[in-house]
Amino acid sequence: MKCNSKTEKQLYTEKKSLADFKVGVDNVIFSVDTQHNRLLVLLRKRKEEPYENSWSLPGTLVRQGESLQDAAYRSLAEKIRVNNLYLEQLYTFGAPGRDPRESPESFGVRYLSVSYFALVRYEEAELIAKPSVNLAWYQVKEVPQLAFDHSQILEYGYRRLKNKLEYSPIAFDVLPEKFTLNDLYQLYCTVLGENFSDYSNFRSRLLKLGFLLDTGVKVSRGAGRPAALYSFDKVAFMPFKDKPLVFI
Amino acid sequence: MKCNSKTEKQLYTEKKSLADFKVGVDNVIFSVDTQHNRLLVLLRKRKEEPYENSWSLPGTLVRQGESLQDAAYRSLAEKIRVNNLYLEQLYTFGAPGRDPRESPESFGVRYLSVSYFALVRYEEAELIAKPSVNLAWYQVKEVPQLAFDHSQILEYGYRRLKNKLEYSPIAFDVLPEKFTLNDLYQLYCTVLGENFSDYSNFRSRLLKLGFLLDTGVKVSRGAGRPAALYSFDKVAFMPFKDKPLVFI
DNA sequence: ACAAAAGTGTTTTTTATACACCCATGC
DNA sequence: GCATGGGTGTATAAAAAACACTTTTGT
Repeated sequence: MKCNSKTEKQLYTEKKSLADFKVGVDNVIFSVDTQHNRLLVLLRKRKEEPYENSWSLPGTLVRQGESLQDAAYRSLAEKIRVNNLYLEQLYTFGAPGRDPRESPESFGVRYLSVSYFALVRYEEAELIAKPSVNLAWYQVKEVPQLAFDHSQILEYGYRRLKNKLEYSPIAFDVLPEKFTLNDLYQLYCTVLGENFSDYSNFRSRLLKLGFLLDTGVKVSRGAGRPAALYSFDKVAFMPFKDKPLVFI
Repeated sequence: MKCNSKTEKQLYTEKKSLADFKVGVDNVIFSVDTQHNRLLVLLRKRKEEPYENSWSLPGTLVRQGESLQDAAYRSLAEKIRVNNLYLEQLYTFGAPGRDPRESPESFGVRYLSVSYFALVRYEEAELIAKPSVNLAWYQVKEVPQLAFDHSQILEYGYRRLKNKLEYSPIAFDVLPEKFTLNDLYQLYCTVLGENFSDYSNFRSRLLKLGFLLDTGVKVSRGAGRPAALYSFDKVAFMPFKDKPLVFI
């Protein structure tokens, strides 16, 4: 009895001042244009208030019955057609006032952003053209000031990308089924910068790990000796899962 | 004109099915009882539905005008008095149906949990006794099945704790101002397990890094040679910030 | 033949790991 | 003096980094 009444009173006191949230997901979608050695991020020009005409991360609000990851995936799929990608949750930004729509008159409705980080294959990523949405790949180094706190989110995502690349096999989610060791190296170079490792050391380290299969097929790209095509062996990689593994 | 009407229509379509969220924070609060070599996590026994009488992670719902981190901190401060702690965001769990209060009749109100991970100093952490809340330190190895998806959150937090300890100086947030190298070693042992590193190697590796200051003071604990007290030099640590640093 | 790209090997340096041993104190 | 915990050093193995060299192709 006593306990029950206390709980209800407590509930009442708390509920009085609870915030109501709209939850959005914002995607930091990276891709690597290995042809031109460019690390790209997908941006969308806002056509509505707030921050009209500012560039922003593509995102969406979460719908009824939809999981956060589903919302992130839907938002991505609405903007680009892509088969190969890596997607993971990044961070949740929810400081009061991060969205100007949180007006004082709106009785405490808050806008919370669960950000997701994605890496997609550039060569196959096809932007879905719509007159209403203005999408563009931006070089990460050349991104302008973004709407909301999206600059901060992007920076956070960029750090995560570099870490992920060093410690997990996300590169293989975005490379073709068969790739040359140079393809792989170029990807690492573009994301991590030129001087992360010597090619020959990179090469021998990866081959020694034993989860890259030589397919026997060779491919010639212009002048020079033809390169061997490798494939990523998921089974051989299993023992490395959850272990601190360094790719660089 | 055309563009405006399209935007409004779009907004309408979206809004129809948007989810409304209550946002909670759940804290995975760890502490290390070095006396008994135990890694502990703070749990709360639920006195209300749902999951009445189950153990759960302590948490709270986010209030108006309150940031996520503030809510996490408030929830922690309501349960334990502590001066030294490390606190960071862990992950956001928001799958539909994760909270039984999301009844079909509630018109899509969702319960989202932003989890936080904390490490506090066990020796000074004083549980705030209240008849209405049942708090206890549990050994991580002996935690029972928890309410909601809290077992999953705990597991996630435990992984993060181990990683953080290996790569960042969070141990010094929770050790006393002056500590012996053995205090530090015991902390690492308790969290990471006995066989993570030889004491003498641990010792020389850390001292070589140069951010541990010998205070000159010695302390004797029972038998054996007195140990030197060290302090963590934040300034000397600066160059290592943001660099991949291995403590183990 | 020679430039260009792929691939191999070797040397040096640094870091990790495993121990053996010395030092200072309480009892 | 000897058990106990604190602290130092050394020998070996493994990994990282630097770089020289060979191999195979297109032109």
